[in-house]
Parts: sequence; C-alpha cells; structure tokens
Amino acid sequence: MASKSEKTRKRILDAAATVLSQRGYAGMRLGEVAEVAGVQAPAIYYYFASRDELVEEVMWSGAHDVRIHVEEAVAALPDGTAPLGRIMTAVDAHLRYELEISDYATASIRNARHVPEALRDRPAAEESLYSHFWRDLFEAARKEGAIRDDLDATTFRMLLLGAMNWVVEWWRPETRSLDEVIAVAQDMVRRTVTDS
Amino acid sequence: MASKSEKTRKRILDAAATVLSQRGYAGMRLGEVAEVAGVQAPAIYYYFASRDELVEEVMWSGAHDVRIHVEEAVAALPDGTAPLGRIMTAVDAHLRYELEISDYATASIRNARHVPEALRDRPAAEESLYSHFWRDLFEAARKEGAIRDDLDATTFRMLLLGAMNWVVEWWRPETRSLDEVIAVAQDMVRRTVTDS
DNA sequence: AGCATTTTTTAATACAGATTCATATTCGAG
DNA sequence: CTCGAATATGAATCTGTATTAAAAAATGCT
Repeated sequence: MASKSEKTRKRILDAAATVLSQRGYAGMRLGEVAEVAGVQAPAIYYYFASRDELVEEVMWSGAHDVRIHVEEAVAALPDGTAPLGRIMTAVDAHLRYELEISDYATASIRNARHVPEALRDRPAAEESLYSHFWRDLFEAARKEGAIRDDLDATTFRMLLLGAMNWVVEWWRPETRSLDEVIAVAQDMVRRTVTDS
Repeated sequence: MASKSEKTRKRILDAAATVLSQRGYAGMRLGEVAEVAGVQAPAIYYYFASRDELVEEVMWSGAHDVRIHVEEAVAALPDGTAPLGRIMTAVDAHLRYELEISDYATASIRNARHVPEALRDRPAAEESLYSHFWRDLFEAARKEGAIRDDLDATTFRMLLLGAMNWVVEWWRPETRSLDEVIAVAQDMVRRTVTDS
C-alpha cells in the first residue's frame, strides 16, 4: 500500500501544508512546494489537477485531522468521565495536535478566510462538524449542571477556540512548555465555566 | 491641512487596509486597491515608493492605532480606578477598535506572520510596545493583589489577546451584539484572574 | 486668465509563476 | 529480464501583475 507513488503524493501534500502555513494562500509557490518535497514543480500535476486542488486537500485534511484526533481523545476517556473532564481533554488534544503534530492544522486555521470561495466548501463542512462537536461537549456539560446557567456558553466557546488557534502565533517551545500553556487554558475554562 | 492630496493618500491607505485584511499579503493586488480607492493603479506610486512600503504603512498603522486607542481609553479612566477595572476597559477598547473601527487592525493582525521579514521591523516595534502595555496592566494588578498568585499571568495574557484577535474571524453583528462578546471576555478575565 | 507645479492617467515594460507538452526515466508484472 | 504502464522532467507557453515612462489634466498662485 505505501507504494512509492503514494509516498511521493504524501511528500507533496506535506510540503504544501508547510509552505501554506508559512506563506499563506496567495504566497504559496508551487516551486517552493516542489523544492520542499524534493521534486520538480510539474510533477505536482501528476498528483493534483491544479494548485487549488492541492490547497483544498491540505485545508480539508487540516480540519479533518484535528477533529478526528480530538474526538478520539475524548472517546478514549473512561465511561462516566465528568463532562468538564471531557472538555479538559478536548482542550489538551486540540492544542497538542495543533502545536506538536501537524502543519495541516496551522495551514487550515490561518488560511480559512483568505482562500477563494470556491475552495471553502469541503473544508468548511469539516469545520462545521468540529464546531458541532464542541457545542455538544458544552451542552452535555450544561445538562449535568457543570456549567453555570448565566454563562453565554456559545460565545465563550468561540473565545476559547480563538485563544487556542492563536497559540500557534506566539508559542515558542524554548520559552514555556506546552504543558504549561495547556494547564492555563484548562484553568481558564474551569474558572469561567463553573460557579465560584 | 486635509488637502485633496492628503485625502487621496488616505483613501489609498484605507483601501489597502481593506484589501490586505481580506486577501492577505500575497493576495493583495494593487489593481484592487486602486479600484477600491477610486484611482488608477499607477497613481499609488505617486504616494508610495512600492507595494511593500504601502503594506508596511498599513501594518504599522494597524498596530499603532489600536495601541493608542486602548492606551487612551485606559488613561481616560478616573484616577484611582482599580487595576482590574483598567484591564476590563482595555478589553473593551481592544475589541471595539478591532471590530467596529478599523480594517487596519485586522490587516496587521492577520498578516503579521505572512509578510516578508524586511517589512516586519517597524510594525513589530509597535506590537512590542502594545505587548508591554498589557504586561504593565497585569503587573500593576498583581502588585495590588487583584490577581491570584498562582496564575501564570503571562500565558493567560497571551491566551486573552489571542481570543480577542480571533473574534474578527467569527463574529457577525447579526448573530450577537458586540457588547455581549465584550461582556463574556471580561467575565472570563475576571474569573480566571481573581480567586473565587 | 496664464503659468508652474502637483496630481493622475494611459500605454509600454519586465518578470515571475502556473500550467502544458513532448520526452525521458522508472517500475512492476509476466 | 523485458515490455507496457506509471511516474517524473526540461523546455516552452501564457497570463497576471508590479513597476516605469511619457503625456495629460487639474490645481492654485499672481
């Protein structure tokens, strides 16, 4: 299965994710992608119909993979884990995935609004699923009384996702550990969401 | 003073801020900037030496103007305003400026990491001043005991700035009022920062 | 009004980068 | 080991866009 061909395709996709996250949609040059992938630019066209199709696949994977990673992390929790604990795990998984694992996440986060309309549909559908997942997490918590009644949970959820998405813009591992960042984010959630 | 020439220059700069915030650094076309400004593309060169100089000025203004706006809002508070109240005002001013007033802020926030190195110095200096301002706000609060001792205030401050910067990506006035968003953000700060 | 200066435009230049094509190379089944 | 299909390349094309140059138009001063 991991034929040579498939590996090359993957190298190109990875390279595109890296370049896209660094340069942005319009700044991504196929020449640079090819160089990073160790291939000549026209080779890209053997695997992708166009530059835009390549971008779309990166964006989709970015959204898809974070979602799967976070959903699995939460699903792996023991039955009966408190809803607040599930949110904490989701925070942890989201930050780890975005910062340690994948350029795809960064690429899709940074470029969601800059990419032409035509490319947005498939990635947007994934983002929507992810958004629903978080909503469900919060709604479950509210049902169990783990979230105070007077919190605008939707707005808070958006602020939280924003805070997490932005971490990639400032976090440097040499300054503070990822664990610390995660701990502060979780603390922020716990205190904002619960009473007293 | 507001000579015709100065007004045209301002129109071009405003147009560049708008286009830059929507399309990103590499995606900003001088043709589109000119169209939005109501001028022919080469006219831009009468006011700016190059595309990059135009971008740099937008980025610098973005960083500068938010800073001035927020600093003035805080400075306008009555003497003896509690340090936490000063932070609340800063949150309010930052969000209002970014969302109601200016494309410059959005342009500079979104593009800080995509712009070529050569353009980063001046805008980065402004951002650094702004960052210091927030640090001072938090340090003053801590000195007065308004911030619990076991909070990693620096990390929290970065998360907060991120949450606020990201609002522009999801907030739509028809869904919820800006006042609500501000209230939730302030609430989040108050609860995270103080003990119980 | 008439003239010098500032501002703006239209037409030309130059170049970078996506895409195509014809050709070469590599791969895997028999 | 060899042949047809899959994969990759170099050279050529074509388009879009920043930038320059030269000319025209507007402005404001006397």
